[in-house]
Amino acid sequence: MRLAELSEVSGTSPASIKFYLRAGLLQPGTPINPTRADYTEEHVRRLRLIRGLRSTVGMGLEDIRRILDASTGVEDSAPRRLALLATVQSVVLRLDGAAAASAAGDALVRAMAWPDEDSEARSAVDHHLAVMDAAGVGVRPDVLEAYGRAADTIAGAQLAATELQDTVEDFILTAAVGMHLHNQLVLKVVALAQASHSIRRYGAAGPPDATGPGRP
Amino acid sequence: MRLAELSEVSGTSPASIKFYLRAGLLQPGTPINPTRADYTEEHVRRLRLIRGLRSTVGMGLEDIRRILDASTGVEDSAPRRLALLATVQSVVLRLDGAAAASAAGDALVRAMAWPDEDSEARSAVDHHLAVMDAAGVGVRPDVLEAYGRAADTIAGAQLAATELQDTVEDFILTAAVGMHLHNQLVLKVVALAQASHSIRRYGAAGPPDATGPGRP
DNA sequence: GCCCCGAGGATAGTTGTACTATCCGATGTT
DNA sequence: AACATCGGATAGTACAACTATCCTCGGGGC
Repeated sequence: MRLAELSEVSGTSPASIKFYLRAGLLQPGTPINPTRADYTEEHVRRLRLIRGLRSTVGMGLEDIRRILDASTGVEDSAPRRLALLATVQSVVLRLDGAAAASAAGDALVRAMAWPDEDSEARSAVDHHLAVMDAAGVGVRPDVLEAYGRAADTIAGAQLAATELQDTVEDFILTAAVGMHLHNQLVLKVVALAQASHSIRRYGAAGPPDATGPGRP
Repeated sequence: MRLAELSEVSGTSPASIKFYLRAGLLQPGTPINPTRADYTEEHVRRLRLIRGLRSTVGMGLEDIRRILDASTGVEDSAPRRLALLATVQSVVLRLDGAAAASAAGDALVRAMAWPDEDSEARSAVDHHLAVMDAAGVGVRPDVLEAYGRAADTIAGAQLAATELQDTVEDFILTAAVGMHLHNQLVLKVVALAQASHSIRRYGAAGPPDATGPGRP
């Protein structure tokens, strides 16, 4: 298919597609002749993934490239997808440094009966708990355990959902969108809890209409 | 104090301070004469709040302005702080539209024995649950309840922590940073749970070293 | 009284990200 | 053969958050 067609089926402007090509997010189509190139279904899936990660998850192009790079040029097997999931996580979480295992993290892993391995995610949790502690935002064990329980269920559901995807692209998108949406959900549930606690303590708070939200 | 002093105590460049002044995030200092202006402790606190929301929470200047606007020119009372908390939430959560109450949200509120009021946070949760459902990311009641339990504890701790703050600026920063850090924590716990589930199903996954993270 | 250094305000420039518009030569179509 | 079109390259735009430069004026040392 030509670039124009690719543009139509994906709802992306030809200019944007060219931009992604220049950025190396999309492989160039196989050139038929100096003025015509052929794009495949793979390009369509790729492009859909890029747009999904951009608009739904709000990911930057550099992050998208890292994920795309990790998913390119390899056969699509179960172990490969696991590695991919780890990459997606490390990009979403901006993992880079490691941290010493913490007692709290240890307690969490034991309480949830998770196989205690030395994953990046594990050290990310440990590191973050240390950061929160340093910021004076303590995390009580029961809170951590509640998160753990929720996360445990989500992880099962997410893995099941991702297993249903038959293309790598859908696999990645499902994983990333799932993480993103759950993240947003927690924010909102916490906000609701705070609002409810506030009411208990002080009675109903008037909406902040004076200078609050609601402007364009 | 002069602008240069304000710059020093806050660790912000004079140019940036001038920029914030132009943007209306900081009130102008009281002009002593056409070439000298006086800044107060209030300016210091404001500036610290701005920098904290920018660097720690990663908030945009427009969002910061909304919060600042809501906290300006009013006496600092308990009910006022509640309204402020609601504003901070609505900015952090990008609340704007409302949604019909959902059965799942109802169940959550009842399970947690939260005073079921018609807050923005409540409709945000309901709306988001609808969005997740539409995206094919179901949220099981037990997951929602686990989030609820964690959120309940956090809300108590956060409210207690914010009550300790004696300036409005610290109040806001504590609230915003708390929400932000908890949000990050959940992401990481979910990632850890996913990693653990993956291991259970497929055995240890090799780290995605091939094209994975670790680059600058 | 005079000079000059620094303060503060205004204006314009920079960086980074994500596109978007224009130009151009080749080429398939009529 | 005329001509619209395709795809690649280059340059421009929009927005955010700063940053650098200029300009003028006033207070303090001499």
